[in-house]
Order: sequence, then structure tokens, then C-alpha cells
Amino acid sequence: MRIATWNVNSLKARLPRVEEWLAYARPDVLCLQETKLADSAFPGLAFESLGYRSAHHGEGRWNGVAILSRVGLDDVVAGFDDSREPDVDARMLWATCGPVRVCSVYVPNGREVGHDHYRYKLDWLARLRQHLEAAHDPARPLVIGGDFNIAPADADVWDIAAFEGSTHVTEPEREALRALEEWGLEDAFRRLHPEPGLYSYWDYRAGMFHKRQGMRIDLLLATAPVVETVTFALVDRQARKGKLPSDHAPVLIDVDTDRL
DNA sequence: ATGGTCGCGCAGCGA
Repeated sequence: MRIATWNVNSLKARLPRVEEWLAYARPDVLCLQETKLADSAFPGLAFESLGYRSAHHGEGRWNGVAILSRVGLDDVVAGFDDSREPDVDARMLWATCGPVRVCSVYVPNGREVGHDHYRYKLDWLARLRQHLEAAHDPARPLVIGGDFNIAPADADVWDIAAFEGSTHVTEPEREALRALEEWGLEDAFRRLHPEPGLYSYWDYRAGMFHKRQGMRIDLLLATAPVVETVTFALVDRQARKGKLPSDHAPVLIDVDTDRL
């Protein structure tokens, strides 16, 4: 079972690239972020024609997350599944796809250290941690895929010195990510690829992609039963090339579900 | 080259 995550930076602008990618990568499950669509504008029929069921949670203009699946799509929940006040933004979507509970997340960017949005980011991650503790079991198959807007370690950015004082690499952000890992999630891509220089996001500006100056902020966090059966992991840099690319590349893992 | 790019939506913000 191939599970992927991709921040598409507008699904309206990216639909041809997403369709092309589905055709050649053939993921079983794809988590999308930054669709920037209202639910009424989500192109579900286009995905249906390619063999995918889909669910979307969006508000239009900003944010927006989706899950596509060709192995079933059940028990869909939009937003935090914790009976508390709804999130102000459309950043989270849950669905059960075959044997795996899947969550697509677009973690707040944070904007600047000390900004209200930075506090919102940390609160958002803490709320996810609380929800996992209250309602999930790390012994069961769960994958949270998305744009976490956090580089887990210094090796996940092209030059840590360039990020002095910036969001995405601060200790509170990394601590919030570690809290998810301490509950029972693991960075599945990193487990198979410990080498540095592997990124999932490159700024559009200044030829950052061609200079290989990126950040690895798109993660597939998986519980132990999933992570122990991962046979392959990849950042598809091809999808960052060519005509009208997203500024993020898709990240995928292959899971041997027979061993789940 | 002292700025570089997108997307949204039509100015300027967010990333």
C-alpha cells in the first residue's frame, strides 16, 4: 500500500500535475494540503474517474486539505476529532483507508517567532498530541501525513545558519514534533533515508530548487506497526520540475499491509 | 543582478 503526502499550493492551479502524478506514481492513498478550494469547488469527479474516492475540507482561498484513496475511504472527520471548538482554519482531515487510519494535516506556518500565528502553531500541535493521547492507540496502524512546517533536525535544511531566528527550526516547534513522536509516531521517510540533503520544499525564488537549497518539512508520521513494514520511501523531485510545479514535492512510503 | 516567485484576485498578503 503506497501512502503519499503532497502540498500542492492550489489544487485548481495544480490539477493537471496531480492527475499526471497519480497516473505514474499510483499511490493508494494521497494526502493533499493547501488545496485553496471551497468544498463546492473540489474536483472529486476528476479523481473518481482515475479510480479514487476522495474527501475534502476547505474554506477557499487559503488552507484546505484532502484525502484520496483507492483502498476505501470511511469514517471521514474534518478538523480536530476532539469535540472541542472547531479550528479557525481548514487544516486537518481524517479517514480510514483500508487497514490504516489516515490524517492529512497542514500545520500552521507560524510566520515569525513570537507572532500570534507562531503561538497558534504550537497550540495546534499540542492539541493534536492531546487528541492522540485521548482517542488513539499507538499499537494500531495510523499515518499522519502532511506539511508540518517544521524541519525536524538541522540536517533537514540546506543551511542551518540561514535559518537563525526563523520559524520551522526553533526548539519549541521541534519539541512539539518530538511530543508526537514520544506518543508513538515515527518519521517513516527518515527511517529509510538517514542521509542529509533530502528535501521536500524549495522556495520558488532565486533558483532555490536548482541550487538544492530546500527544507524537509513534509512528513509521513506513522505508528510502529506501519513503520516496521515500510519497504520503500521517496521524495519525488521529478514532480517539483517542469511546467507549473508546486513548491513542494510529494513524499511517499510503501507499506507491506500483509504484515500489519 | 542588492532582487529574485507563485497563487489569489485585482492590492497586497501569505508562503
